[in-house]
Amino acid sequence: MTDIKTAANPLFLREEELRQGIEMLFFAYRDFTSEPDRILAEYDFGRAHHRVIYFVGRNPGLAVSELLDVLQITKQSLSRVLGQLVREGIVEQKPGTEDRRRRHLHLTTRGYELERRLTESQAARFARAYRAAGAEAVEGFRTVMQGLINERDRGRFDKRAGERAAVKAATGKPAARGRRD
Amino acid sequence: MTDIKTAANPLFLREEELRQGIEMLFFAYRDFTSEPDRILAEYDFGRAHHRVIYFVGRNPGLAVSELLDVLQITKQSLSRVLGQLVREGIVEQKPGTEDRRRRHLHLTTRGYELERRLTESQAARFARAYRAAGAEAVEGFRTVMQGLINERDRGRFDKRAGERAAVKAATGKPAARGRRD
DNA sequence: GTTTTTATGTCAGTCATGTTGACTTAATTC
DNA sequence: GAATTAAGTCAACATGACTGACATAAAAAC
Repeated sequence: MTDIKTAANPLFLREEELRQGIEMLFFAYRDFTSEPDRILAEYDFGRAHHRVIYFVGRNPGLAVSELLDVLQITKQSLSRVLGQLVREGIVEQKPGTEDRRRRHLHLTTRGYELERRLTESQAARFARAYRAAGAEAVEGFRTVMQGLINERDRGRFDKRAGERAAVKAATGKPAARGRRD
Repeated sequence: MTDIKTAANPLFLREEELRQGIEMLFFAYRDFTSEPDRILAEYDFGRAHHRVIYFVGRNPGLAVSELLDVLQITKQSLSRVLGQLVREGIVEQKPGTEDRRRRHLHLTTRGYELERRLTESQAARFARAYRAAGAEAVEGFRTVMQGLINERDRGRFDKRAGERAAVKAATGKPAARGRRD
C-alpha cells in the first residue's frame, strides 16, 4: 500500500509545513501574552488595557480615533477600558491645541512605569529568541511576519528604525475597515 | 543637545527592534484570526470552537484531557464549546477501548469540511508569506518562533515532518501547568 | 451664519469566552 | 474495597467584545 504521507510527497510536506506555521503562531501568541497577563492582574487590568497602554506609550499624543484604528475595536469597547485607565491615573487626555475636539493620550509617570514592566517582559522574550536565533534568522523572521500581516499595516515595519511615528506610518491610505461607529 | 535616539545608539536600536517584534506578533495574530472569524460566524461559532476543531482535526482520537492540555483552559470552558460542537455534528466522541473512561475526539465529515475551510484560509496566508520570503527566511522564522514559545511546547516543531502525532510529541515531560480542575 | 460633519463620549443590552468552586459518575488502579 | 482518574455538570461571575441610539462640542462646508 502506498503511503501518501511519505517525505517524498511534496504536497504533504507543504501541508505539514503550513500547519506547523499555524501552530507556531498560536503557541507563540499564547505564551507571549501569558506573562503580561500576570502583571496586569495585580492592577485588575486585562489584555485590553495592555494594548491601550502599549500603543499610547509607543505613540505619545495619540488621538482616540487613531487608537481605535490600530486596535480595530469599537469606541464603546475602548471607552470602558480607557475610562478605567484614566481614572486609575495611568493615561492622561489632553485636548488638542489645533483641533480641540481631539483628545491626545499620554501615559502618566505611573502609567509609564507599568508600561515598562509589561514591555520589558515581552521584550525579554524577544531578546532571548533573537539572540538564540542569530541576526540572519531574525531577518527571515521579520520578512515572514510582514508577509503575514495585512498590507494595511505592513508599512509600520519598513526600514525605519524608529525615526517616524509608529502609528502615523500607516495612516496614508484609509484602507477599508470593518464597520465601526 | 545630544539625541539619544540616533542610529548610532545600539541600546536604542535594540529597544526599537524588540518593540517591532512585539508589534509584528500583535498585528500578525490579529490578521491571522480575522478570516476564520468570518467563516465561523456563518456557523455561529467563535474562536474557541476554531481551536477545538483545529486540534481535533490535527490529532484525530485526541482525548479530552489532552485537548485541555493544549488549549490551557479549564474543562468547564471547554465543555460548553465542545458540547456545542458535538450537538452540531462537528465533533464525535468515542469511548476508548483500552481505557473506557477516556473519550476520543474525531471530526465528523461535516466537521472535516469546516476544518478544511478554516485551515485553508490560514494556510493560504502562510503559503503567501513563505513564498514571498523564500526558504531561508522561512528557516529563520521557524527558529525565532520556536524561541518565542515556552520550552514546554517547543518540541512540537522539531524536525519531524508529520510522522509523529502532533500532540503526543510534547507530552513526554509533564511540565508544570497552571492549576486546573 | 446656519448646516453638516467629525471627534468623542455615553447609556443600555447582548454575547462569547474565560474563571472558581462544588459535586457526580464511571472506570481504573492500588 | 478504597482511592484515583477522566469526564462532565451546575451555578455564579468577570472580561472584553458587539450593536444601536443618542449627546456634545468643535470644525468644516455651504
